[in-house]
Amino acid sequence: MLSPLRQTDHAPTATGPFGFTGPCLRHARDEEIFSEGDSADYIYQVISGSVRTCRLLRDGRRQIDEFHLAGDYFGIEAGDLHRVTAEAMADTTVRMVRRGALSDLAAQRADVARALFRLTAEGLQRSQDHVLMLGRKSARERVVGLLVDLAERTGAQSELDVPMSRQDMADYLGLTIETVSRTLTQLQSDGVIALPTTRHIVLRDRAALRRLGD
Amino acid sequence: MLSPLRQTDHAPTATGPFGFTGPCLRHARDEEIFSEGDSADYIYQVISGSVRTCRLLRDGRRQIDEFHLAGDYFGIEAGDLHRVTAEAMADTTVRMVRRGALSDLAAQRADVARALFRLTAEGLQRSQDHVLMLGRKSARERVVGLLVDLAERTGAQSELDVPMSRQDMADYLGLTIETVSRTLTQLQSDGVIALPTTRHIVLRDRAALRRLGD
DNA sequence: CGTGAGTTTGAAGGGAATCAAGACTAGTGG
DNA sequence: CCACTAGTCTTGATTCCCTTCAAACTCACG
Repeated sequence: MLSPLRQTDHAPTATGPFGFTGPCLRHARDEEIFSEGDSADYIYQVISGSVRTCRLLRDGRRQIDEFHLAGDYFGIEAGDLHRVTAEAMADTTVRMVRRGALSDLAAQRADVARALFRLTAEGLQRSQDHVLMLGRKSARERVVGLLVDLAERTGAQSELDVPMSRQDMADYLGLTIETVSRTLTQLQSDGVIALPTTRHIVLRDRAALRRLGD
Repeated sequence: MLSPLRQTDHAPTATGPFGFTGPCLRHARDEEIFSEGDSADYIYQVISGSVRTCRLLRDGRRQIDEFHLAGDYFGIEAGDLHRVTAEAMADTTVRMVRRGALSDLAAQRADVARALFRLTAEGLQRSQDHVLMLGRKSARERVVGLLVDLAERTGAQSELDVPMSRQDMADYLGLTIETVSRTLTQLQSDGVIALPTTRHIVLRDRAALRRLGD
């Protein structure tokens, strides 16, 4: 499940997948890249590191919309403003592409317009998978789903380095941090994963995991 | 919340908002328009009636992805196959636009490419709102959110005709039919809505509803 | 006026949340 | 290099919101 929002058919090049380069910017861990309500002047590509996009309710409840890994694009909007906040989950480099320039280029080159559509539609697919997960899956299915998704997207075989905290996992999965922790511990005692350190997870039985993720 | 996936700036015309017409097809209540896994050869616009798009897990759990009302587009995909099933919720007329033709037109006309992008990005926005709702909101907040969204999209003042069954509401909201029913009854005894018939809901206090939907 | 699908209501149970410690772990500075 | 410390994570006990199971009700339709 959860196919990645990435341009997998084009390795990031000097000129970038849209045919021109944008400036690259470094962000320290937990630094904000843009905020909900900011003017959406750029779209972004993760060059290295990883990014979370999230939304906050007035009372502090947080929902992480998506984790963006190296290669992924984020910050694409229909309107003029960003509707989510983007923060670096580790020291991260992002390429910034000016939206106006991209829009102009898309107006001239059909392949660019097509790539932009594809990127957006893939984001929609991932969001739909997320909806299914949050609406109809158990805590265990959600946690397993996230692990399998991360493994697929990073190309990990069985050694998985997770870029996010337990709190981030919880806020992505619509659970609490305690439930995420308990579920991981349970998966470990079931023998399908091992947890040598908090940010490193060994997938010991991928077939079983695929079954549990439903 | 939940801005509609519609072309609000173009009233549906004889030629359609993409500048050309497609054939219109009628579907009876509960009839399938396309199914998960079908080849995505068309995109669709609801002319009259309403449509649900949903996904099914192997064990029968169902998640409704979106309700599509008159004017809305649905069936837009990044890949070659439909990833959801679309069914008419009432007797419904849909316009079918051949995907290949649309893709060709988008390659020639930047305004069409732009409209297609916008439609997709708006669908993504709505899906993100849905994620927030399912991940972090209570049953009451979800039900109120749906009612307010439907009222906004249909332009209803206080008299709201809901096109879907309680089961559909439950499967959209990630709840059970019993919880939806109880929540509506509770909202009625709180005086913020009235339920003269099952498919007709009176919004008696929109300010209170906006607060409760949070 | 029966008949049945859809809906509402009730009672009981369960999965995840909440509340509360305790155990790591990763920095920090001596 | 190694305590010290703050933040993160895990574990435990309890609570609660929603689900499940069950039955009654409503209303459209023959």
